[in-house]
Amino acid sequence: MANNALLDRSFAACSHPIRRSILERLAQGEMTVGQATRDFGVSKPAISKHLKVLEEAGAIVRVIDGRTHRLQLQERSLDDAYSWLTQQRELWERKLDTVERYLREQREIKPPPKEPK
Amino acid sequence: MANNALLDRSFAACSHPIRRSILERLAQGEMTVGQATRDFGVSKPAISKHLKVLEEAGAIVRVIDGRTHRLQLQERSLDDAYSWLTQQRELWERKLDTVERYLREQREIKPPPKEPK
DNA sequence: GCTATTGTTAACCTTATGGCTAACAATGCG
DNA sequence: CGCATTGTTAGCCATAAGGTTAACAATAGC
Repeated sequence: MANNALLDRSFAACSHPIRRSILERLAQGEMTVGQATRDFGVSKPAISKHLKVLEEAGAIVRVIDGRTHRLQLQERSLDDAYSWLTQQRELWERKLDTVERYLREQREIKPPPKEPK
Repeated sequence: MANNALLDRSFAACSHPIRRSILERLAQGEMTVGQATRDFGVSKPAISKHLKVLEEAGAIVRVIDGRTHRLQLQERSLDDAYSWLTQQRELWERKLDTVERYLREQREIKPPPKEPK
C-alpha cells in the first residue's frame, strides 16, 4: 500500500479518452498545442489542462520553441504504470498456475472414478 | 479516439492506492469485504464504493456466499488496459527505432569528419 | 511599434470522487 | 424468535475534474 503518487497520476492520466488520444498521436511524432486543440474538439484551456495532467504524470514533455510548444512523449513514458500491470498479471498467473498444479496433483493422487457404464 | 468507456474505467480503477492494494491482495487469493474494510482503514461504505468501481471496470468479481461476499480477481482482469499500454509502448519504440535508423543511415551516407587531430 | 498568433491563467459552473454516519436488508445462530 | 454479523444504500460534505469564456503574456512579422 505504498504511497505512490506518480503511479496514481499515471493511471489517472490514461483514464481520459482525450489524453489517451494525445498519447497515441504523440507516438507517431510530435505535435503542437494548437494542433491538439484543433484535433480534439475542445477549447485551448481544456487542452492545456490535459497537457498539465500528462506532464505531471511524466508521460509527455514540451519543448518551447518561440511561441509554439512542441509536445513529445517522455522517455520511459508510463513505465511505472506498465510495470505495475505487468507485475500484477504475473502474480495472478502464478497464482492460477499454483491452483492448476494443485488440481492436477489431486487427480494423480486420487484419480476420478472410471467412466460409469 | 474510439469511445472506450471500459478502458476509461479500467485506468480509473487503477488510479487509487486503495483499489490497487485490493487488486494486489486479490492476486494472492480471495478475501471478503469485511477483511478489506479492516485491512485498508476506511469505512465499510468507502470499501463498498471502491469494490463497485473495480467491478464496473471488469477487474474483480464477487461470489455471494450466505451473508459474506468473497472477492476474486476477474479472469483477464485489466487486460484492456494492459493491451493499450503495451501497444502504446510498441508504437513509441518503433518510432524511436525509425529515428535511430534514420540517423544511422545519415551517418553512413555522409560520415562525420575524421577526428580533428 | 502595432497587430496577429500561440498558449496560459483566472474565474466560474457542473458533475464526479472519496470520505463519513446512520439506517436498512439479509443471513446465521443461540 | 431475537439478536449479532455482514454488506449495501441513502444522505451529506468537501474537494477534484473537466469544461467554458474572458483576459493576459509572449513571440512573430509587418
